[in-house]
Amino acid sequence: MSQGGQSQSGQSLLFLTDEQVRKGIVAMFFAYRGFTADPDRILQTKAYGRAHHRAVHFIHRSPGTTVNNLLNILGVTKQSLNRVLRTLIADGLVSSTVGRADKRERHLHLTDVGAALERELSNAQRDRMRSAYRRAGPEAVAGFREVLEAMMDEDMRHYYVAIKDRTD
Amino acid sequence: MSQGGQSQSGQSLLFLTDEQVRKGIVAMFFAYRGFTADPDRILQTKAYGRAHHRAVHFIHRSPGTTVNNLLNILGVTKQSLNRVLRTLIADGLVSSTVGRADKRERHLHLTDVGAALERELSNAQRDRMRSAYRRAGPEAVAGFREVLEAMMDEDMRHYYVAIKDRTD
DNA sequence: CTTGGAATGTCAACAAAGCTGACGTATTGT
DNA sequence: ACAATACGTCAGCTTTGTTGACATTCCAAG
Repeated sequence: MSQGGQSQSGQSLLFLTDEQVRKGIVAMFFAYRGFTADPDRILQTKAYGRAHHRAVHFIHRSPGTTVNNLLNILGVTKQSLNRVLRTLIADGLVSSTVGRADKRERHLHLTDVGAALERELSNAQRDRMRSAYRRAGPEAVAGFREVLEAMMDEDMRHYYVAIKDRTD
Repeated sequence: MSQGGQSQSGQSLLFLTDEQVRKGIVAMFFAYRGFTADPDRILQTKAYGRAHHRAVHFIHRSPGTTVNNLLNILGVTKQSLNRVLRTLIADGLVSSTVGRADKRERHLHLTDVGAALERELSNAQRDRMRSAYRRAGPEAVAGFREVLEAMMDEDMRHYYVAIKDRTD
């Protein structure tokens, strides 16, 4: 919006070629594989899977979140989440405490052990992310985030925009 | 590299905050869900899955490719791919012909029916991609592709860069 | 020319993680 | 009192990944 809107239309026509968009699809596919590769390797050695990683990640991000809350964010059924949560609680990585205000709810927190795993996984994933960011430069990163945000479903975009602007 | 390298270092420190990188991770997770949502919906109505989509996509991209070739691109075991391929061949979406030079190889092509499905899936996925591109603008798209490329594993980056620069 | 190993692809059986459906229990709110 | 909500669980199915065993084909060393 800041620079040269006049050349925009011609450029838009060019850069929206089917083939160009197709290459974006392939890029997305390969990049996502890279994105999950490092945590997957770690998880494999501990009898956990990608589903456990996701749960641990979002419990870390929102300590005290409820099961229902997590369900909406992860976009899976409660049966599927429950299986994962059950093993995490049994193994002492996650604590589930009855809600103070509403006793039907369970509030989820990471234990020290759970936090340690979260850190190990996140470090691996962040390292790759950070090095990709460094390679591409700050401007590319801004564009990267804009396109990703535009690609999300409405609901997830709302959630994402809300966390995005927090400074923590 | 073209503009203002002097503010780069400060900016780099800022934009590489753990929290900033973390938000990129979340963005990647949600965006990939959106990315696959539309084709998944279509596939569900036809008793196919994401794996079929991937196979059909890359056979379309490289007609006559061998099973082994596809294996390396998709990054799965041959047994896993074979199951998908078997149903696609049985349903008449893909043709498998014995190699002329090397009879161990099977060369894969889409039939007309297969090409029709490929188009339907790709159109849905491209529509979302295209609208995300439009929302974000050409510069953002360039950055998007740079970061994705930097995030891939070495091997996939080589393959990607090779197809990326073709004009087709 | 034969023969043994490498490469390619197929079949079988199993595991992870998603899904639906049904049901039980505790708690909340009308 | 009673319907709705939040959570947990059992059973069973699907997709898609895995390993192991095996057949076919090719090639190169003997």
